[in-house]
Amino acid sequence: MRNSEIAALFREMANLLEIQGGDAFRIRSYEQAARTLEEMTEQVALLAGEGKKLTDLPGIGKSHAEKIEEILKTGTCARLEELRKALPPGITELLRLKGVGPKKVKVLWERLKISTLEQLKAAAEAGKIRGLPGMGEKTEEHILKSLKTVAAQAGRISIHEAVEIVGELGRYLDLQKKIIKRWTVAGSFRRRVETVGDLDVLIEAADRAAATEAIGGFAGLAEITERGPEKLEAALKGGFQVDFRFFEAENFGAALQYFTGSKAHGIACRKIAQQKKLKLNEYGLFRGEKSVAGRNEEEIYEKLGLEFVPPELREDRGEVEAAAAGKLPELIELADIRGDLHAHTKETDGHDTIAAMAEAARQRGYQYLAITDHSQSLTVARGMDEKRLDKHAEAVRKVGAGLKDFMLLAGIEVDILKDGRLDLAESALKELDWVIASVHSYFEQSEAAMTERIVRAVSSGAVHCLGHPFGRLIGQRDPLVFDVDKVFAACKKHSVALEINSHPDRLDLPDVYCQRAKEMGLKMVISTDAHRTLDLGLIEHGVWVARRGWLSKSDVLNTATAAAFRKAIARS
DNA sequence: GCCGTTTTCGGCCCGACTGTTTTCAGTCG
Repeated sequence: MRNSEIAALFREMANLLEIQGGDAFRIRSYEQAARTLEEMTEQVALLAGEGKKLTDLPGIGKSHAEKIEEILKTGTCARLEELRKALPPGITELLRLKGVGPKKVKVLWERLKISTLEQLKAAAEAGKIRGLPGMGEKTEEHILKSLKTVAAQAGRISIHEAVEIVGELGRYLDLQKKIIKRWTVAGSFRRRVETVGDLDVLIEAADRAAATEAIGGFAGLAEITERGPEKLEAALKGGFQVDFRFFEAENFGAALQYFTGSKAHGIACRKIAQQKKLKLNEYGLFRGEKSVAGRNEEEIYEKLGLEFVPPELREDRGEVEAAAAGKLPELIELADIRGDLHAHTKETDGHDTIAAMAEAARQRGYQYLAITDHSQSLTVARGMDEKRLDKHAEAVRKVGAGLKDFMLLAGIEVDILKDGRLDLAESALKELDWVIASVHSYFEQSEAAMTERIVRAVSSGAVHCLGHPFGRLIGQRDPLVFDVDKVFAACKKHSVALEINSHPDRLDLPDVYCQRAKEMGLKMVISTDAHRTLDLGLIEHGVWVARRGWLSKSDVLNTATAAAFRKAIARS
């Protein structure tokens, strides 16, 4: 059983326990265990199989370790079944509704035997919710409204969509300069998490009433759902939620630190504050009543005895300890990227010509670009056979020869076939400057078969880079299942780099695996998989993933100058 | 239920808003 599946069971236990009114700290321990399972890069089944101590994992003690073992053996555990017996399956669905928490779910179940969203809708429409303890007409209205939002919205949006929303909102807020002195987006958006559930916008304004008015004038806004002197909750057209919070200049840094999160990072920081007899909240860092920091984030971290932690690292994955020891990595930046190593043209499924792609890369200030069209078995993309490849490579070299101070690499994205062979003759591939190997078919193979398949491909001697290693499409297709250690070790042995594919639907390698690969001494490349000139701009998404994965400039091959890069990939 | 440079017991982050109350519980971030 996979970590994510076990984690889901722990979350279910946490939710059921919460509805039953269990101890809050115990509930949190189940959630913490789920989080650990979701974020770890090793499969816990493997660790258990090797007899490793699961209690060494953060948030996993004796009791949770036993539950995990039990789940691995039987698919469930006694505690979960016991909880499920007391409450109907699926009742935790109700917790998805805004304004409906464990206490209300409990009342709904005990009084009206409501356990599904459908039943709740019927009861609310029939006016049966009002009159329940702690609930009135407003609660009923809110439930009906929230049911609509849940139905209409899948929930989280991609960071790419979020960037567009922030752009639009930001242009509007900038026009309100006289009223809104400063605004900035905190939350998961600022941490550049791959998907974003809502936006947290911090506002500095002398006249909050006027600022509220101004925000209400934003054309993209559907309605303001909550308004107080400190905060404003709004829904955009399309249902996406944006929270606005007001702060003064002397608190702004503390607010930014607090609302950037993550929750776990914030808790870790507040614990450190406690140890130093300080109190950290969204208004500042306090000794007793006296504020010792708050105007900017830098001074807060400094007073906590920590290096400044870049937002992308704030996930409580070791960054607080590293910051305390002064050992945070110097993260890669967008400006470090000197070339793109994955681009398609009209020859297969791209939209632009070789020359257009090269020119666009040059315009970005790059020193090089690899043209990497598809191979024959990807028929939907009109993939090339050896003959076409030969001609195409020649065309690429010809365009490249006409470019001054720019290196155009003739490459390919070759399919890794079902059995791990490459889709084109190795002799043909070895003529090329840059070879990416990718899985585009048979995603459902067993772990053993998939591992062997990829290991065989990267061991061929013809491959420079493993393209979008996990093959996932966020929210659409699950990642491939293979033995990460074995595949990474094979890549290391054969000097094959791992691609961080910057496409917002992929973001693959995922951040936690960047960290793992780095620890194993592997090199990464950040590429866009561009299918048109405009796509080259997606590179920033890959850089964000790399930053979230603790990568420095030196971990990423395409930060090298053209000359150094060519040397690095030269075939022996 | 977890965890330990004040601890193997007694802690466990902190504040705002809403609705239903008549002083606060529930929910959220």
